[in-house]
Amino acid sequence: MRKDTDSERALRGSPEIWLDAAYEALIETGVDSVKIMPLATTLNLSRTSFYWFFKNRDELLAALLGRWETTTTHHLVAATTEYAATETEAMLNVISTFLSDSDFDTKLELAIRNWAQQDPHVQNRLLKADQERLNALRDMLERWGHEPQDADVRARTIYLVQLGYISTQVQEDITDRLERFPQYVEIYTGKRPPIHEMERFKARIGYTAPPGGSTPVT
Amino acid sequence: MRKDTDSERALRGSPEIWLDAAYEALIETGVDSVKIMPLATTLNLSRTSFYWFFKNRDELLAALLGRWETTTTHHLVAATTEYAATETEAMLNVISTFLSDSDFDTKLELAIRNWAQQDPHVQNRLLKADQERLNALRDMLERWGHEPQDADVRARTIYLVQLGYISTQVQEDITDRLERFPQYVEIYTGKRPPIHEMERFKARIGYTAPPGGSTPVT
DNA sequence: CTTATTATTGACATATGTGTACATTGTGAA
DNA sequence: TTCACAATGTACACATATGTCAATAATAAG
Repeated sequence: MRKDTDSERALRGSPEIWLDAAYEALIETGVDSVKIMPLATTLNLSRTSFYWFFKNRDELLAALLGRWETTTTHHLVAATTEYAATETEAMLNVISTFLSDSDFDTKLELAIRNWAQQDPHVQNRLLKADQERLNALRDMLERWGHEPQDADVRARTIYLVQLGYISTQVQEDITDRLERFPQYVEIYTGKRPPIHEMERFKARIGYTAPPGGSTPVT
Repeated sequence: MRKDTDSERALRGSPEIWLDAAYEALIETGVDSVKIMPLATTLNLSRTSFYWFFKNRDELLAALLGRWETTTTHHLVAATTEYAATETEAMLNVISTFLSDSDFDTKLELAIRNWAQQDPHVQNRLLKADQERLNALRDMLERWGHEPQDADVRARTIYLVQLGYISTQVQEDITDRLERFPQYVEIYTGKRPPIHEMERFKARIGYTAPPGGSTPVT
């Protein structure tokens, strides 16, 4: 009964447990609240136990930065090169990435942007991420026939609207947001998505008005 | 010569001097760096001297919040009701407010948004500011003939793009940005601003390509 | 059972922050 | 010059954070 190694274990400490707690603190109240002492309290562990898993606080913060880089930029860039039959569908692919917490962790993104404010090193990595994401969006629009300057401005609009949305932290009802998407797509691309594309989009983001089996947005 | 009571004063400390230092700390590295001890060091004053002007740290933070509210929302709302002959000109009025540091303190805005992240009271006041600004923009667009839902989406686009821009903290060359504005206006309003409106806009934001007398952006 | 490894803990040293009490300095007015 | 008050500074009490070290506990393997 005590044989199964991991599932029942609950051995007290591990790097993951500390990292997860740090992540929670980061997205809730910012870097400055990622402190060993409070984390130890919430984890019900001795503060000094932390130093068995991490060299020091900086190492913990570096791990948080790493987690961010693997959960935002990469997925977005991938979405811009995903298959799409039309430009409006391509745009809906991008939007659904922004909507999916597993593809794009907006809370973490916001916390990192705040953090960058007070740490030049983070600022630097963020700048590179911004450029990479903007380039991916601009390239996509150019592939759909937009002139370079037009593609550039539209890419910025898409990206900055998303950053603005993240920054307001609004928790709108998904139904309300859904109603606005066709218009957003039209503003971004100049074209309105046909109904069947919107239907596919709704299915993808797991939107089910009547009862249905799909998993809701996590 | 020493008679005039206030103007010559300039004794070392004053509420203003502490508030200014706090403001600098806030926009540079966030609320958590607004600490009496470091401020005293940079001001070359004794730490405890602070308590002669302010009851405690909280009172200082409250003063910072006050400064923010008087330097962002009000000017923006005013810009949306400013005189304009055309819709595109009205939009350029709004854009120039966003561009002017004296009308809209973007650094302070960003710092406050960060702060809100870790303080529910600030969060609350920010939420109200967001709504007030969005309403003002939406009303303006409706006055220029946009349907309610269209006006709503366009207002959000304008506002969120600006928040996104603030959040990226890009310091673009003003010339580069200027080239994009007509397209932004077109995306926001559906109409492209005529050349003479752009000229007036350039003059207003103090842009002078060749030598000229206007004051540059502060 | 013994031993090595993995993990936890308390004691200590040190740094930085807040806020209070009280003594001291500088200045204009009586 | 003396007095009152505005402003500053010193000393203290207290709280919270980081990080090191050596003692210990728990677990797995031999």
